[in-house]
Amino acid sequence: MAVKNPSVRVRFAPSPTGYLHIGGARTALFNWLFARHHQGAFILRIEDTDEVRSTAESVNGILESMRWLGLDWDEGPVYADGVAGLPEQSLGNKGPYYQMQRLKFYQDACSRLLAQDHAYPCYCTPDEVDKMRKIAELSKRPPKYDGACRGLTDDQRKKKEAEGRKKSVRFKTPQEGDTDFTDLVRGALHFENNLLEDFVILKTSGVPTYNFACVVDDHGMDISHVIRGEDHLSNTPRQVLVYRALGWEPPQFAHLAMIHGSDGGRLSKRHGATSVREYKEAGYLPAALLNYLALLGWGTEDSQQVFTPKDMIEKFALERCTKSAAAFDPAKLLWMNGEYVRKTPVPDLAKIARTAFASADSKALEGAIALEREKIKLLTDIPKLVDFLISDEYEYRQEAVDKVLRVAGVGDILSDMEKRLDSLTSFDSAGIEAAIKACAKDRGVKNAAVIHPLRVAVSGRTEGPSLYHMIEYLGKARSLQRMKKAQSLLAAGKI
RNA sequence: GCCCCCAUAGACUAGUGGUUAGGUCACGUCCCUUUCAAGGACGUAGGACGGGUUCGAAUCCCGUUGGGGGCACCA
Repeated sequence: MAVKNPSVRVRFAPSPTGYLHIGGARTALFNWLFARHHQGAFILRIEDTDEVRSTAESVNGILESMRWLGLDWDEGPVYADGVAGLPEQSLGNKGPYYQMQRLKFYQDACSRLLAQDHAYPCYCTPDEVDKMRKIAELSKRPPKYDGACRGLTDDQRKKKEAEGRKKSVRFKTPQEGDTDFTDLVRGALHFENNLLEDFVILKTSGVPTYNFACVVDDHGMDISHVIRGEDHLSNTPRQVLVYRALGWEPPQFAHLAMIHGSDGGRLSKRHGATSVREYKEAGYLPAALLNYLALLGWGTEDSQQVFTPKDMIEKFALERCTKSAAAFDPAKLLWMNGEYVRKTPVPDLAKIARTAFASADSKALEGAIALEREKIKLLTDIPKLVDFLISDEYEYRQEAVDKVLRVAGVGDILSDMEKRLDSLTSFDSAGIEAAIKACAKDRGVKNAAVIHPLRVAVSGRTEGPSLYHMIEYLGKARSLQRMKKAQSLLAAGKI
């Protein structure tokens, strides 16, 4: 999609420490919708600064899910054949788009901060810092780093270094004043600086921490709007402070309400599937998942439920995003998927179901799916829904046989129907319907007395598609064969 | 513990001072119908609580309660 509005640039910045989570997908979607709505750029940045948990497999998995969902990015890693491309092959000219490839930018910004006395080297060990926090907590003060290295003289620093202590860099958080900013979904926000500690911006490894890398990159990539989860709300004042120290204008911020599980807690494994990939495997359509996710934290004035992508892009607005957390409701997602399945052309569904019916004829598969389509909720439902139509080796459900077939007079009715169907010249649903009704009339029974046994004989079950259409689909030969088989199995006591 | 955010039915939401509080999922009844679905109609169910402001409050303000998020050399 062409980027026509260079002043709108948003990004989705996952950390590759696992699969793409439902919450992450929602964040990505809202960023994508915003970018497409304004014809701006949607950028994908990989935040792989967690040196122990980041993996290449996660990058691939996330990109795969993004691709599957149809959330295409204008700038970011290349992804082809299931593998993310090399950093230097990235799309876009503000790269690289992997943070570990951007260390120089962070180090440069850090040097500036150090030179301008907005940051200082810290030689404390993790244990020492832990201790400080505990002491502060015991004296009922906020558990902050106490600034032990804040006022070190050059001599003292040299001494620490001579001791072989490792050096990290901390941001010199102002100890007074407030940090205010406007959030596009929440309005004016206010934080007191003295509650914030001097946080680490560069680890001893030379790798930046999140709050620092994020600022350097959002600025470096000309990000205009930072749209992310509410879990980042309290990180924002820290970041705003860094922007100011560097003399940069912060972007606009929009914090999206969280997605919860049915019990109001954080969405986790015990609520069911949490990764996009699991939904793909469970038989959900990407468009349905996206549509459902869009409804979590955003709504139109008329509470529209189902959107085409174009419609959704047109109507999306940050001002219409909800401030309160939303519970993820699997039942509504399932309904949504059914909506999308019913709108999916039968040949497309047949293509999807192909693998389960490798030997079936395309026409036969499509016909079977057409008969059962409105019952499909998940794509994975298809095999068990159409199997008895494709294969003649279907099961006779005991309950159906006992209740409908093993009834006095049914044998005569079926024999009669065999003759009537056999003699039909135009074997279509209308002709079949007429034959059935004629049979019932001639025998002085209700239509249902013919229909139900016929259905069970021909399908082994009491529920299924319209009988007339089902018999038409099976054709004369197969229908008669099925009727005969049911009768002989019944006579032989095999069912 | 401290800071921040949030609060309409079981769930998602509409509504921004005057509405019979609307829509969707789920649930229930009915209709359609050869069954199961799908579809249609109807229904049960809602502004956490307490104070203000106002002729009038779901809507504005304060407090309480509840829920969530954050307080890392994780992001």
